[in-house]
Amino acid sequence: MENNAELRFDLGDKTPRPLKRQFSRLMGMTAAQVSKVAQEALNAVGANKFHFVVLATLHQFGPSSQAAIADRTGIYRSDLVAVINTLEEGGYARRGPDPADKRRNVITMTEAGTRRFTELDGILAEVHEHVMAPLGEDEREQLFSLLTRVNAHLAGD
Amino acid sequence: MENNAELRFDLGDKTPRPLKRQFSRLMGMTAAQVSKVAQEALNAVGANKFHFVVLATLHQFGPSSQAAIADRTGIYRSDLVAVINTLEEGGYARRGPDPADKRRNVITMTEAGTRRFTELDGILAEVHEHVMAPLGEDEREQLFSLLTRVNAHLAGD
DNA sequence: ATACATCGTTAGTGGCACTAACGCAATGAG
DNA sequence: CTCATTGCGTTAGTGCCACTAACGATGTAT
Repeated sequence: MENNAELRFDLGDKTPRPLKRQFSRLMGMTAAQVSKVAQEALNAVGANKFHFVVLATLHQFGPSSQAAIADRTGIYRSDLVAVINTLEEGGYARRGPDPADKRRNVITMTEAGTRRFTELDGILAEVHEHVMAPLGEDEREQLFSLLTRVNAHLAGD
Repeated sequence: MENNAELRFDLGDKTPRPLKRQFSRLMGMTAAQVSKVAQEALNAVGANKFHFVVLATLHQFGPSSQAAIADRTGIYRSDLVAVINTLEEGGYARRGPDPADKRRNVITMTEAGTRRFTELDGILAEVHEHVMAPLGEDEREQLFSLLTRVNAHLAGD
């Protein structure tokens, strides 16, 4: 995995002090690092995060409409078209009409898709290990919990 | 400040469980929320984060070349041109030649720039208060510290 | 029959991270 | 003194991604 040195938040004396206390800057830079690590790992096997997200949704909810997948994942319906196209081309999902409602497609995960999901899940577990390596188990849970509360708050709780 | 509900990480039963344990997804969504809150607050006074970053650099280091500012802030030299253009147009900075080296410009903060920096710093302090509202003081320090350690690790420490 | 909403798709827009290349200038080696 | 290399700032892009608008087909309610 490549080095994310250019996204280092604190460059010692080189970084102006007002920037060092900017949580938004810290969040932005660290999220960009984490995103790059995950993206590179997934790209290495010809996947991206949207593939994982859609496969995870099908894995849990079974065959679903595109609108339902978009609703559960936050992926825009317009963007989801291409994601499903590439999953279909890879043999991981099938797109078919919904007999009950001609407006809808039903997206079904294939067995290859199930295996792909497991593969990507494993890759992301490794990414997680790498990203979280400097933290102990309690600290990992703490970080996750604190971020989750901030997220919920900003979402309007 | 607008509601960031569409970036809610955990939608209860609606969110597939594998996504709920993805730290990279949590980081990405929360960073996007925080970024939007900060951006909207800054945009409301005709600024953006790059203005703040450059003014913070000039505030601490005094008159500097564009290359030095780029080096200290991580802003690409090609992108810095427009940031300095708008600071100059706003009367917050002055761009002039360096007598010692004609290759270089020297960017100098004006008094209006100093006031602007103080204004933006105050706005970002309010943003910080809003973002961190659900956490106690210890938790805020903890979150900051944990993220800083992850960032340093991914930067190659 | 009609108005409205849903679904999926296409066709964009704008911002941003990022790179390449250019002209001018400075520096160091030979 | 000449020349190659590097530095500086700018222009001109590229590609990705978050996001929106609009369309045609379809379903529903009145």
